[in-house]
Amino acid sequence: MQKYNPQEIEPKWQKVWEDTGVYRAVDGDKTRSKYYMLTEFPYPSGEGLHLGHAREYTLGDVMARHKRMQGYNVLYPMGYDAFGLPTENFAIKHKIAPQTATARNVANFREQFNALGYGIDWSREVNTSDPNYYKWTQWLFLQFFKKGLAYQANIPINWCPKCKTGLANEEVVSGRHERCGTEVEKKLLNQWLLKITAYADRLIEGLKTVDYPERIATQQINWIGKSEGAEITFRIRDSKSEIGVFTTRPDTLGGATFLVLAPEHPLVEQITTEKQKAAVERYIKKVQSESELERQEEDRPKTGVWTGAMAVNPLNNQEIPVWIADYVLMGYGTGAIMAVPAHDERDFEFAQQFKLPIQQVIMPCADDTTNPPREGYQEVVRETVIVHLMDKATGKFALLDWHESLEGITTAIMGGVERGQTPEEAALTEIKEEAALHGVKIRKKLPWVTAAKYCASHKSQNRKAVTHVLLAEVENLEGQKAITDSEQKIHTLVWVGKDEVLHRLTPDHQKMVWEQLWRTTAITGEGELINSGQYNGLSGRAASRAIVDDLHRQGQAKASVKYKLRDWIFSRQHYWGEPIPIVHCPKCGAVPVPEDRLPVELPKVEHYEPTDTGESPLAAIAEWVNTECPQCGGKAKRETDTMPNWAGSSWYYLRYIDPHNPKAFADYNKLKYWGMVDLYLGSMEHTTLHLLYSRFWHQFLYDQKLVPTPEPYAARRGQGMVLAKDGRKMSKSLGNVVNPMVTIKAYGADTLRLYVMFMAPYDETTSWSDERLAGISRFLRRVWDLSQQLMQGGQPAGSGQKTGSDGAVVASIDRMTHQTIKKVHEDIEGMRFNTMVSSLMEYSNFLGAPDTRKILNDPGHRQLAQRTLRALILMLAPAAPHLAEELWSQLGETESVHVQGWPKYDPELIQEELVEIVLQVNGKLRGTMTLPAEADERQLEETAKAQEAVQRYLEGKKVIKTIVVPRKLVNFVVQ
RNA sequence: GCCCGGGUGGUGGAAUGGUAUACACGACGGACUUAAAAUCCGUUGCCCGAAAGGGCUUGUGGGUUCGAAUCCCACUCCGGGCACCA
Repeated sequence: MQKYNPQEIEPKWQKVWEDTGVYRAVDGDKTRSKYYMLTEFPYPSGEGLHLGHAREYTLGDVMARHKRMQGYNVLYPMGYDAFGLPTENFAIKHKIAPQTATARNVANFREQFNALGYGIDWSREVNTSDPNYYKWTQWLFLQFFKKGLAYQANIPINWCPKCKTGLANEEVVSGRHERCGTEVEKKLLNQWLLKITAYADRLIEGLKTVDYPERIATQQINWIGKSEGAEITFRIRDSKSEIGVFTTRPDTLGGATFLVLAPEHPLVEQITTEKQKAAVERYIKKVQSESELERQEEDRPKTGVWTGAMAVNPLNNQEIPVWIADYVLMGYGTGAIMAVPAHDERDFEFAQQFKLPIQQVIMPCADDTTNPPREGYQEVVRETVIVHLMDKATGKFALLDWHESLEGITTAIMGGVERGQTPEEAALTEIKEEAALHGVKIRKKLPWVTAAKYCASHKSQNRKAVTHVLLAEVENLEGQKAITDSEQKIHTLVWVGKDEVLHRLTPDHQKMVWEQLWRTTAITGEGELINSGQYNGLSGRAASRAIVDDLHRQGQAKASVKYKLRDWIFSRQHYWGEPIPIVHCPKCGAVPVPEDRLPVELPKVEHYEPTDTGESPLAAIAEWVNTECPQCGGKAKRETDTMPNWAGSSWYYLRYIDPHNPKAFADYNKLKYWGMVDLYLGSMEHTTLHLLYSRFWHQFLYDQKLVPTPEPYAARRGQGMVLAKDGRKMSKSLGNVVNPMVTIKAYGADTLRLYVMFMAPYDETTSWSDERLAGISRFLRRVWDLSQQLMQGGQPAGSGQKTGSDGAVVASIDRMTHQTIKKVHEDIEGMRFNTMVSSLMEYSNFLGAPDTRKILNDPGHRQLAQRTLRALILMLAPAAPHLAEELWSQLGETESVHVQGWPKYDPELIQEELVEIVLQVNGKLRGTMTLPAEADERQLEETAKAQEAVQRYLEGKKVIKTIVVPRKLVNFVVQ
């Protein structure tokens, strides 16, 4: 018997597959449905493939192979995202041209891809650094340019001082460059930008039409950060200046007690008064000296300075001061805000810091849940107080337990404010009446009022109690008179500890009030407008709409939508990227390089070092830079910045469809045939980078009628990370890196493939384990040995005599085969690769068990052995392609197993004849019984009742209910 | 602080309203061997018990249900994303 030797069979079949081209996708094949399986192409680093790659591409490969066996015309391509900094740094360090280094790395990757046995259509390989590829990246850039979506601006950008390059917003993670971790600086540079903001809404809307995991979709939505609101214009007193602010809460306008501008706001200089000038300049200088990181620190105390200017609140014409502070960001909205300290936590903090007025304009309003308002009753407004009274000696609080009509309700001391009374006076009155206490002092009155709506049924009216909240203190309870008898009847006074108060209070409004009494932040929720003149009584959206509409008529407001998303900074000051195909002419300005002169190829240079000046090293190559203007023919200079590495990857999935087309980036008819990527598997880290960028490019191309679908990817999934066995990230410095090639040498690619499928659900992060890997290797060896035995078939394992029980065993083997086919198929479809491998293990354990093996080895069951073995091999093919191919050929087949049809299961064969029924008494498991699957409810119940295991628990008890679930269980409920 | 995901044996994990712990790893015992490795067979959630058997168990507390890892409410811990975005 031959032994399983992956080191021998794997390279053998890899070569056959390459020579015969079994994995070729066929353009325009109408006889089959198409399936486009895409995995993110790798950056061809000098390190070669890592385990993360192996996981991603294996999962993609299994999906592709399964679809292929189901008869789909499958496109599973691969390429290289070859431009970028690591190769450039390598080139600088080792004095090797990046072109040469890339070619070497690509060859290495290609070899490793093959070693893993991937069914890739290599005729479609792309490389973003190939001039035949980046010609079209440049061409696509020019389409953006022509539509005004690629533009230049002199703006402060994120600059990485280590990599000496500008960065897009998406590449900065908490103030640091996501690749190298260096703190980014702001640098003023003339930059190319792509107007991704023009697609902000479409990028949100499009998510509704595709199948992305929720966390990926919400991460993109949060990143785009859409807020709807209004821009409101404030006039400056004694000045012609006006300041526009953006707010999402126009309803709080009446509470705007000051304005705040970002220190960089262009109007600051204009409005600052002589007197404040020195202070303002000092503050701006201080802010400028701070790094981005410092400005983003948590729990920073608020700082700021008054400009001396006063603005006019358009809602109430009150004069309010204009401040500058660094908590307002120039980059968002208009760079200026109206500060509403009563209803915004940051403004609240600022107002407290600088003793600025706080004006409540939103009154939180709650229905009293114990006594809610009724339909149709008239509403009457009453002013009330709720007062929490503390005994200074014990720290306990007074509560009232109500009797009679309010039975079961507990509240604080409360009552109405009579005409001519202040809330304080009313509070003292109520304390006297309800608690009969003297020597009480008011300690605090909340600056806010709240409201509770309840039904006063005896008066047939709904009441809205506008409530003042007070905290009072009683000096000494000793020697105080008792509550009068008449009050005793109505309620009992109880004293409880501070921790208990919240639990004792019954109405929601009372609870809310108690919490507010101790809270020191703004009221940020919605409510009813107060202190807002004509708008009083309106709430939420209605109030916002009314205020914006009215101000709009005076030209002082307009509805507005803002995004956190910024335009994509598209310039990089480096050599190893696509040259931006623009020529700068002193007469004609920025002129696109004519399409027939693309690509603008990277010139060969001596030095690749980036410069500190913010100029690309290309700027030093005079003979390349100096050119003539394509428009007027005069002397002109080439753009020397290159594109970010995200450029080539924004459209590579389109080039796979038509990789060698010299006339277009891809033929429209071919694009139409292949349509959307059916499944795109990639890294979670790319959610707000590559994934967002490529959706933006695709949506733009759709608008230009260059691609046939509005979205590029029908479904997206993100695979989890593979950590080292110590649970930490794999890294060279920790010395815990597992190299897939080493693993393949020891165990073979099929073992590694099954292992990455089996280790955890595909989207979960998990750690590597050498022991579990060895377990997979043992499994494949057992499968091999089993197959060898079945193939020899007829080697008698026992007597070889057929017995009467054979029929049942044969049926059980076929049943198990068909059940496994179903399970494996459904698990692959649902990407449950770990349980798919489990099922194959269970199947092989079953086939190897003594009873089954005896039958399978019996010469009289040759056919059974054959069909069982064929099913096993076919099911293994997507996951372990080499092993399956070898065994398939040993069966005498000449065609590849990978172009065979996926085995079909017979739904009737799957049905079990006997089923195990669970027996429960009061929901507790008391035993099981085996019955024919078709047994009806009555049969089940009666058989169950007769079981000894059940009898024990029914004795002397009365069965009050019986639950029978056919094929599953019988449950007796007894008393 | 806000948004998302998660908590199940010694470990990775299975089970999405019906036998919790499939499958695998590890551990323990046995067979084979001069011996070891490899391989094969068996045991393996926890507690009580000599055994038969019984009790408990899916982060914590409560609820719905004949029945809850699974559904609902509150809390807690871990991981990820965003974060002075007006």
